[in-house]
Amino acid sequence: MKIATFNINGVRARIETLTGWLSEAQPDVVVLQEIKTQDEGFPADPIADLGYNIETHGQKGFNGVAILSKLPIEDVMRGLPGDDADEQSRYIEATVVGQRAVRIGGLYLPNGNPQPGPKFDYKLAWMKRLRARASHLRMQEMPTILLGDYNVIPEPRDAAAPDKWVDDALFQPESRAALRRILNDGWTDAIRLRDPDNARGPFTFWDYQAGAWQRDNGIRIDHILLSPQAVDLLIDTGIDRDERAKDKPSDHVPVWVDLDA
DNA sequence: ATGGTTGTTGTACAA
Repeated sequence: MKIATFNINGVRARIETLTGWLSEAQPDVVVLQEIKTQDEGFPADPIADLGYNIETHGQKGFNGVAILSKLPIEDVMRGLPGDDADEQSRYIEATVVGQRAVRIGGLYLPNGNPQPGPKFDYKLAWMKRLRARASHLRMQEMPTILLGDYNVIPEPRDAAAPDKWVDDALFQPESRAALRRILNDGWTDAIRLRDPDNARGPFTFWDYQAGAWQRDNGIRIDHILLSPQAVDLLIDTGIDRDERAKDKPSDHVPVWVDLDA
């Protein structure tokens, strides 16, 4: 079961970017972030034509997440538990049934800039809620993966120029510690597992500005966290870096795992 | 060097 995350940066503006990648990469399951549309505006037809079931959790103008799956989708949950007043569409969770059932949480973690300030406070509060949800899921002892745009640079080597990020919410000690707490609870960073000793990179995001892609001035903020039961099923991981060089790219590229499930 | 780009919405904002 090939499961991917892709921050598409506007699914209506980039529907051909998305369908082109889906046709080429043939993922079984995809979680999307920043669809930037309400559910009724989601361009479902060209995606359904490629064989995908679709569940969306949209929002007007900003944010918005979705799950696409060639396999049946069950028990969909929209929104991250823990704050009934939170109206931002940043989390969708569902079970996908292949040879075995896998629980999948797709997330778009708050950016948090500028920091300090209310947006950074919201980011840290959201990460506390995510940790609680992750612990609940882990205790179910089912193969589970939590993947998406985490908006956290875990370590200096996850940025081409870490000194440029020291004042940014993505690289604050509090943001990094909150992610590390979740990992220390028993989750595995699937991409880092592949090359644990890499001195620099790999990256998943390159800004549109200042020739960041051409200079390979990237960061790694799109992550795939595996529960212990999912780690046992891991076959392969990848970053579809070439997507960033194509026409009308997102500023993020797809990141994926292949599970024996 | 406080630059540079993109999508959505509305002529600003979030990223």
